[in-house]
Order: sequence, then C-alpha cells, then structure tokens
Amino acid sequence: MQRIGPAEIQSLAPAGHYIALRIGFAFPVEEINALPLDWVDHYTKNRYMLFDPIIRWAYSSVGALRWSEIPIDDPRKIISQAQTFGLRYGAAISVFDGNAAGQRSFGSFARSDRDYSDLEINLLHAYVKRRHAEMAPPTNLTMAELEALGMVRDGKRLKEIAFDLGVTEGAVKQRLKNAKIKLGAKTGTQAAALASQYGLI
Amino acid sequence: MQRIGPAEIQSLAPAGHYIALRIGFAFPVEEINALPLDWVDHYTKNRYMLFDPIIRWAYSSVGALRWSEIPIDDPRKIISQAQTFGLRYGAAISVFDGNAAGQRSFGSFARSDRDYSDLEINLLHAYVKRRHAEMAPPTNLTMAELEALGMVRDGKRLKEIAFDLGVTEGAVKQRLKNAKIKLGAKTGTQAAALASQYGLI
DNA sequence: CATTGTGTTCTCCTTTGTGGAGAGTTTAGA
DNA sequence: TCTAAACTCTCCACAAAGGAGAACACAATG
Repeated sequence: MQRIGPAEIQSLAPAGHYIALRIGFAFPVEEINALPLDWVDHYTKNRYMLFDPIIRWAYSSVGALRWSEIPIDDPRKIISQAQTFGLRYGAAISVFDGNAAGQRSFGSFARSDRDYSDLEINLLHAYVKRRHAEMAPPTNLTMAELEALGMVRDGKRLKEIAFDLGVTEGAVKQRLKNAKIKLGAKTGTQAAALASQYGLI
Repeated sequence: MQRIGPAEIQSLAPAGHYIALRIGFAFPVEEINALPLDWVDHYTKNRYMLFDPIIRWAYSSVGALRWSEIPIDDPRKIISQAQTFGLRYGAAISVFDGNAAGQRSFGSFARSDRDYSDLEINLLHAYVKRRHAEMAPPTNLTMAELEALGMVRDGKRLKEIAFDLGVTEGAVKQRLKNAKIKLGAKTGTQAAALASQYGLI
C-alpha cells in the first residue's frame, strides 16, 4: 500500500474533506475541515451534527464505506442537501483502537464527478488509520506525573504542589520534567495543555 | 423565585441528575454527573449519546419540559431503559444565550416516585440558567491578549513571543497579566488552560 | 478641550521555573 | 539472581515569569 499525504487527499477528495482525530468523550484532539465554507455554514447553523447519518455511522462503527451505502436513515436529508454543495459522492472512514481512552477518529471525503473505487477507499482508510496512530497520546506518564501536571494546570505553584503532596519541591520539579519529556513539550504550560487535550488529566 | 443550590437539587432529583455547562462545539466546560453508576455504565457502553432523545432535544431546543413530553422518537428505547434504573420521571432543561461562542447548557433530572410539577420545573430551569450564567467565559479579552495566550499554550517563551509579534517582552508580560486578571487565573499556565477550555484560543 | 479608558513600553526587583548531573529505589526481564 | 530500565528524589546555577509603578500615545466620550 502506498503512503499518501495531504496532496493525495486533495486529489482524492476534490470536493472537500473533514477529518476528526482522536475523539474522546466528544471532541477531537485535532480537526481538519476542508469542506466548502458555504456547506459548513449551512451545516453549523442547522446543528446537523447530531442528525448526520455519516457522523452517527462513524461513532457507532469501524471501517470504511461509501456514503451511498450508509445504513442509517437521514430524516433531515443531509446527504442529499450536501449534494447541492458539490459533495456528490463520498466515503466515510472510522477508526477505533479500543484503547483505554476509547478514542476514535473519522474522516469524510467527497468528490463531485464519480463514486469512489475500492482502491481509493483503501487508500483513504490507510491514511486515516495512520494519522490516528500518529496522534496517539503517550501512555507512559506515571500517576505522580499526571497528578503534578493537573495541579499546575489548575494554577498551583510548585511550592504549593509540593506541600499538598507532601514531597519536596525538587521532586515535583522532576515529575514535571519527566512529564514534559514524555509529552514532547517545551514548557510546563504546554505540557499541561497537551495532557488536558489528550484527556490525560 | 427562590434561589436553590445543590442540596435542593438533590431533593428535587433523588434518582439522579446530569448537568453539562457551556457546551461549545461538542464538549462541556463543566460536567456534573450524579446519575446512577450502573446506568452511566450501560449508557456509555452502548454509546447512547447520539441517540438519546433528551440530548437531541436539548441540543436543538431551549426551555424546559418533562421527559414524557419530548417530541423526538426513541428508536433505542433509551427512556424506557432508563426507567429500569430508577430514572422513571424526569425533566430536561436546555439553556442557550446565543452568544458568540454559541454555548449551550443542559440538565436532566430524575425521580422515581412521581412526575415533576410546573413549579419544580421552573426551579430547575432557574438553577440551570443561573449556573450557565455563572460559567460565562469572559468576553473582554483583546485579540492581543488571546494571541499571546495561545502562543504560551503552544510552548513559546515570552522572549520568543515578543520577537514573533514584534513587541517588547514587557508588552507581552502586560498582555498576559491582563489575560490572567480577566480569566481569574493565578498563573499563566492556568490562564492558558482556561482560555483553551472556554474555546477562546 | 479636557477626561477617561485602553493599550504599549519601560525599569527595578522578587519569585518561580528550567535544565543538568547524579544517586537511591522499584520493577521487569533475561 | 543479576541487570537494565523506569521511577523517584536531591542539589545547584541560571533563565524566565511575575508584580508594581509610571510614563506615553491614542481613541472615544462628554
């Protein structure tokens, strides 16, 4: 299987695409929205998210299929409305690795000219799977590290954290240092933001 | 209208309640989950969120009503399943203030013995409205302040931020100081985390 | 025109956080 | 069991962030 990137995605989905990576409880860690602006506007204004059969399929299934094959009814006629915005044929990809955080990623890709071939669907599937894997949060942070990080996020100073935890300030510093390395963060602030986004704290 | 607090909520919803405050794109700023643990477990395992008629009503409406009056069909029989967990009668409240961020809050309250009276519904409605208002994010942060805050979150140092923005380090400090005051944060880290949670950056 | 408020810049000083080097203690595997 | 890796803690030097006060520019307001 060849390795594809954003440029290939662009040519595989000339009418637009949407990718949500690492959806935890409800929100993605990263979102790529390359859908037509007028469609996004219409979709948002009408709060279609909860009624979109593609989203509902993606949340409850794993795999890849064409929009035309989605086995969920569409009371608001969202798919046929999308067609009037150029999103005529599409493919949906849903990836889920059953990890502790239960994170899921999905992508929706569209073109106007013809339906997707099996090969193309496989390419898109591989792409979303790869992006999903790349965004995997580190799982090797210790409880001590996450605990300190959470307290930093909540505005506590190292001295205060040390007192609350009953350890020295140096120990807290080391825990945060480790956390920063594991998260690939440059500062404590970034480490806290990342851990928060990953749902670790 | 009397002002009610958590204790009154407890007695108004002896079978459990759930409140999600300030849902932006999809996730709440604060979540209070006082529903029976076995029901939460069952609900989560079956990914009922997208099919729950109460959630779907709350996302698409504003106001208050009894579960029995919800005008959305329930293909997965979630409401009748809830009854077997003691959530027999319930009220749903949805609050939306049409602000820039488009944030919405909702609550779901349950009891086993009898349905809710109009007075009780009004009390619950007032409570959710008040909590919603209390959680309103500050809207008075300037673009300069948010810009600096976003860069801090992304792991940049003040010196680096100052260089990138073409201002002095002192100016950056001042912007962050203002941001901290407006957000009620003790440290820059907390300010960044809060702004991120509020969807400001 | 004066006033008020906001944003920018500066200085001086204190407190806090960061980075490096190292050592004792568990834990997991060969 | 021995070893390596991971975890925890300590100490120090230095860089960065935080806090207070004051001056200046500018726009909106009265």
